[in-house]
Amino acid sequence: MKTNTLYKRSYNQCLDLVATRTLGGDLGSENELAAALDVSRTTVRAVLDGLTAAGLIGIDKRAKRILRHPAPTDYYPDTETESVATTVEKKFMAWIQQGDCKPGQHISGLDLARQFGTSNSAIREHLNQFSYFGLLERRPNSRWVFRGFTEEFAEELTEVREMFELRSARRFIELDAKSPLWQELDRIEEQHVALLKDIDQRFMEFSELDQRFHSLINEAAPNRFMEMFFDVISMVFHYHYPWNKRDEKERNAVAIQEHLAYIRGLKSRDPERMMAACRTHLDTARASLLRSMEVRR
Amino acid sequence: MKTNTLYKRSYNQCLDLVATRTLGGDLGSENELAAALDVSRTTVRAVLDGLTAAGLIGIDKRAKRILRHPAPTDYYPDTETESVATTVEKKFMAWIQQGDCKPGQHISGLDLARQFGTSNSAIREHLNQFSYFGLLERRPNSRWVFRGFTEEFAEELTEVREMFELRSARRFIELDAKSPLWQELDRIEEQHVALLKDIDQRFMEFSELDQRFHSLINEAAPNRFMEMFFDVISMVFHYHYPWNKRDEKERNAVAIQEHLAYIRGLKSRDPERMMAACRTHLDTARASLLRSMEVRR
DNA sequence: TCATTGGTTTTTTCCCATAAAAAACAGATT
DNA sequence: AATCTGTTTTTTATGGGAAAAAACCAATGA
Repeated sequence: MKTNTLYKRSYNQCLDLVATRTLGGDLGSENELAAALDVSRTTVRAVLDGLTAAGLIGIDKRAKRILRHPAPTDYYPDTETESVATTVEKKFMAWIQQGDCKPGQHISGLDLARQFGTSNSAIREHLNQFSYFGLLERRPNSRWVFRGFTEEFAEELTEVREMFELRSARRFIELDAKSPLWQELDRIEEQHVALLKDIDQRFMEFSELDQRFHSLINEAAPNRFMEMFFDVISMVFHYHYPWNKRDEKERNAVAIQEHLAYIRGLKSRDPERMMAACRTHLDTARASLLRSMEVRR
Repeated sequence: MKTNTLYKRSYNQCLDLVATRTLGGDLGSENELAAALDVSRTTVRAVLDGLTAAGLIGIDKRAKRILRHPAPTDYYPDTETESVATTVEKKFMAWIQQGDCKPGQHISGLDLARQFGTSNSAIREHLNQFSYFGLLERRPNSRWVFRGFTEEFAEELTEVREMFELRSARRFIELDAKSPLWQELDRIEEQHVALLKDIDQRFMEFSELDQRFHSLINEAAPNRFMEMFFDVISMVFHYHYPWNKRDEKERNAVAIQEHLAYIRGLKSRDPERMMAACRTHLDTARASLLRSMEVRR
């Protein structure tokens, strides 16, 4: 049966909201809350019932008066606020990381279901989705085959990645000078500079900045297929992030420098210069990915 | 519950096999049959039981003697030999083609399940897969949204398609002269010539030849992501094939000519010449796709 | 000795049931 | 009139189970 994790998540969010308001104040209409929490009114009403039952609010005609502020014990634990699909995704990633998943290895959905404590339907759905990352193969009536996080995979991935990146960058410099993306680029440049200054402490923050930067480039000329492919890249980075800690600080520092050169190339609007900087960065990224693959073996 | 369509399909295939053998002859071992039908021995055994029960074969120790040849009534009807997944796929395609699926329209999985006479799980699985074609969007806990077979879609599709095709073609001419792909190219060239000669009668056969040709180009340097993308293209062609009948013969004739020029370009191994021919073909394809989109509106 | 066959155990495919959540509808309130 | 709330209808998410198919293992016979 469907879990009520959304309810619990919304309930927790609502508690946060209550905490910001003064006692005796009104919480607003159901519609307003639904918009604020980004859920349906049905869920809001369930939450309101819950809040009332917990004595946090009192409903008086149409007013929802705040009776007391929430205590930490009022919150649902985080473990209960994530959907089965999300749980499966996380567990599967963790499983793949530590489990010795060799190329060609079979994966039993049933077995995973047992290990993860979920139904095979949930696993099946996830494996189906995951197969679009090119790491998993499914043949009808047969078992799942893990194709492996191999050099071949990395080569194929980077090849497409480079094509897409170069194309988007080329489109970016053709952008109108008034485009808001230029300002966004300025902001991201500043963040790069700031991060570089403090690289010793904050080098782990690069990963997120990296994604934001590349997805900004893609926005120059949106293409759903490239966006979908970008998800694959994000997954890979998430995936091999943990066993790629060696020299992480140094690698990230280099990457930031390269990004900055790349950004300057974009801002110069000089194709030659931009392409050169972009290529340099892509080459480093490819080499770094391939090297991490060797480590793995 | 799981359907036994594979069994029935295999049974029919086995009947074909029986028909080619002489009465009293042996059908071979279970393993041989399994390999021939590309199914597991379990299924083969079920089929053999079926054949025995129908009096087609008699099992005598290890020999499976053919007692009589199959009659048309021995076969299972075609409708019973396709898996639920395949049925759903076909019905969904048909539904999308004639149903007025406008961009932004919501799709109810439950409703489709009722219409198609299948379970909602089967529909759900298919919609999930279909969403990777970029025509369908899904947000958690929310409805499916048909993004629409719009010009935007066509633009984004062709952009990627052209990048991939040009890249593969460039790799193709770098292929070693001894590569078997060159012979394959020769064969496909001949088939183009043959088809062109008989274009009046056989113009519908072009679609399949087209796919074979482009997938051969891709084989020069296999890339799983490009292959996956190729599936999207195939789907689109299948999808808009029926309402694209206008001038089909003429369009196909032109396409064959362009293919031939493209093939000559490849064989010349002259990048300039090949790229020019390839671009010409891609431009025509893009224009033709966009035009069919206008018709639709 | 080794391919072949007979049982047994997993695994996948598929439908059904049901709680949760969204959406639609309708009446009430400001 | 427009917003808000109460109620009903749809739709999605997820577990569970049964049959089919595959995989595995043991026994048999040529």
